[in-house]
Amino acid sequence: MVNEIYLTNSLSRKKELFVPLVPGFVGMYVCGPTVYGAPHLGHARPYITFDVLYRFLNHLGYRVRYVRNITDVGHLVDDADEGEDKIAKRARIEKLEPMEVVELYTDKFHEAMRALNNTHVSIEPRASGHIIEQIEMIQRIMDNGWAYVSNGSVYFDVLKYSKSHDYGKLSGRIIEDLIAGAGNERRELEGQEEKQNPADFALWKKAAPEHIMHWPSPWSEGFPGWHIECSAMSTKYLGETFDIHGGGMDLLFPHHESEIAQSKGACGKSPVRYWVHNNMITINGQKMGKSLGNFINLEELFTGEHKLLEQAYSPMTIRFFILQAHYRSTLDFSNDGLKAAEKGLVKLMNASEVLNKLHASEKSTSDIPAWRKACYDALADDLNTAITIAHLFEAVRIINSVNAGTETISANDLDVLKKTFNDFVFGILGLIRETNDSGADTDKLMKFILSLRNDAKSKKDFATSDKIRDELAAYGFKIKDEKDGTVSWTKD
RNA sequence: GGUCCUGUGGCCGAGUGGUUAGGCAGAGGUCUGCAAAACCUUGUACAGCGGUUCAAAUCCGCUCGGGACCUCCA
Repeated sequence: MVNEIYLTNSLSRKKELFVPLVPGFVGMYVCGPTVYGAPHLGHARPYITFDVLYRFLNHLGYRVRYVRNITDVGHLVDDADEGEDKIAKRARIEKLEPMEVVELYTDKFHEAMRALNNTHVSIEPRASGHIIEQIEMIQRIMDNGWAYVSNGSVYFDVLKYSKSHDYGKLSGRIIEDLIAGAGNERRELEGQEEKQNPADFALWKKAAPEHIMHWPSPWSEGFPGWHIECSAMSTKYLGETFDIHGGGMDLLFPHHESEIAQSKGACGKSPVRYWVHNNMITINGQKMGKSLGNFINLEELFTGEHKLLEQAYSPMTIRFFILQAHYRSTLDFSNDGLKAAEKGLVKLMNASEVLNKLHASEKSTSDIPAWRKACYDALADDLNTAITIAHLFEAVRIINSVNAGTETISANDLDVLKKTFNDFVFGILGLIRETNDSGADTDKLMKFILSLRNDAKSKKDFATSDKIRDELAAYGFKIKDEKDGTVSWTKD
């Protein structure tokens, strides 16, 4: 059992040995989706990445509390609708209640997560269900003198805070630049005139009259600022300091930087020990973005209905595709890449079936214990799923070779191989066999048809046997003559 | 404009001072009635230029290309 995991900590930008705050327990918070739109390809990456981290930590014996929020309040929409709540905007377009929209897309998000086999979350708190906690945290920040009220809104005083704290450390930002409003490109944001300083950020926003989602607070009828929900909910469920906070790299600034400031402002201590960030998925080299309009929904990916898609890709193909790259690298979407992943996954799954019928010999021709260690080492080294998968394909080669009789494996090694291979493929990487669930009737029919084909073959009537095989292939049933004389089949 | 990341063979994608990444595709072979699958062999790589070093794809500098953040975003 490997106990030493290294993770790249965005705070230090280095790989660090992971040591949990409390031995044996891990608290992990991952920024969840804003549920005002359909889940897309970009959502797949962080939740698959941190699902694998969660599974691996669990596998190593840690008890992990994994918190992933649902953002269903606040947040500004694009510049055409400055100051308007995103959810409110969608609600008006679709003539739905805001919380109806939230329910709809929360369900869609859950469906997508299930399809991708991101199944385990300990707590999934909603921002709208934690308004009180957020107000309390804002009050603590104010009591400590790090925030001020302006026209019913509350802002975090970044300038004052930065004089005694390292604001900008996580994201590599320099406070002077932020204050100077560096970048002539900076867009005029709504509410800027209420701030004492352009670098300040909102903790509470007073709602405009047309704003649909709002709550009472000591300062105004309004809604929480853009970052406070994560601070309030992570503190509530994981404590003032916890082990791992994950999310996409695009959240580094200002979201996570602000979270740190808020938590320190409220509790006086750093909230997170290991900040872990996954890189973006790009399409034709460019980041997918809601405002860029180039994003692909997961549903579209699964059905193939999108102009960029040449075919449908199954959820496991997406998962495998994402895991073939390291989480800290950008991953460029392409049909060729997805198709290659699809075939590789089939090869891996086929081998897992062959593995179950392997026979042991006196001794092994491959070093199985060394292979096992390599698998653990790869994942423990900053969750390098790409290398882990490369090792799994080495196992595929061994499995197929033993099956073909060109290699042998001892009974003991076979046990280790089975256990480790299954642990990694299914348990840790979280892949599942996507069966086509043909049903018992199909099984019977196939058995009958294949017996006819066998009769034809034994009479050397290859015209008939080939016709059967070709016809079945046209329906998506692939026939395979095994070495031992049996015939197996798969459905596309 | 500021900060940071990145450029690997036909495609995707690891590695980061000396040792095979891996997958997909291509070529040849074994097996097969023919296939499929599997196995074996196999080619074109580290953007360009310069520097450090016994040794660089890997470190440093410059040039060129791509991208991210600075605004909601996974």
